[in-house]
Amino acid sequence: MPELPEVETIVRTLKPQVQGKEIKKVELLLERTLEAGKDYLPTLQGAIIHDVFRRGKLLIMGLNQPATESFKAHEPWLSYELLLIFHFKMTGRFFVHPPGTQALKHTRMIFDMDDGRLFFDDMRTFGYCRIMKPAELKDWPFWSTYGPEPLDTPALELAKLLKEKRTNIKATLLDQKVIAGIGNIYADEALFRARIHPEAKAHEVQLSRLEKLASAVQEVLKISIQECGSSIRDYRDAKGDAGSFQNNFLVYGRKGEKCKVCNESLETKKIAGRTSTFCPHCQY
DNA sequence: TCCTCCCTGTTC
DNA sequence: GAACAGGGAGGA
Repeated sequence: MPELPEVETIVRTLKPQVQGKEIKKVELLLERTLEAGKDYLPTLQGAIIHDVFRRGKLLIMGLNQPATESFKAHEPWLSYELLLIFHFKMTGRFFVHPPGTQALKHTRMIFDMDDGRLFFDDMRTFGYCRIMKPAELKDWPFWSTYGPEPLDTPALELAKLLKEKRTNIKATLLDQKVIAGIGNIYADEALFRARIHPEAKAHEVQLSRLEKLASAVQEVLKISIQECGSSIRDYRDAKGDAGSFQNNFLVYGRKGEKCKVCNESLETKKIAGRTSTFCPHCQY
């Protein structure tokens, strides 16, 4: 569930709790949670968590002092000796517990620091951790094909990327290779705000309408970050707090309820393998 | 390019 | 006791 605004919120709430801390010990409670870099596991001991970043839906910890400052602005993670990369998928979360706290039912990894234990919990076990050197990132297909950051890219540029695809617009928004960080919630909310039907073919939609859609994407992401993300069921930040953007939903999870614009009933349909909620009257 | 599967807890 | 939630890999 954590999409871009939720991961951004996790980064912001986790960073003050781990920055500058030394990793004393790592416990891997579920083998498959560590998707890559098992050989590096022993080298984590004694490493310093220097900084925490986000790229798309990924959270990245930069370990040990930067070797050089030259990359800092654009891709700050490139300057660290080693990286801890996490994908939360649906139910991944972080929480720092007091020393001595026992693993919980869904705890998959524990990072012991001097004054606390960082738990990576994940009920549905789709989330993962990778330990990587920056030089290895280019060989990881998911990373090397990741689309641009929607909040760092002009709306017109995003619109042009959407315009290139022949699939329906919902699938295009969910495709991380086109734009990074958008999931089911923000795709539906942005499509409604731009009044575009989720099944419209991306390349058939006028560029001006796609630009409006890109602006709507940026707007919902920005506002959601301000609201600390959306909490539907499982999402919590690294302090255990829920977000509040769910109060701003115009369509997501509102099947059968009335459209706030035209008063017609909202409908759902499975599109691109996801439940899509939309207004059949306002969106075309 | 689209569909199925992975997984577990909650809701119908 | 089935349907549902859903990001992304992999197969049809």
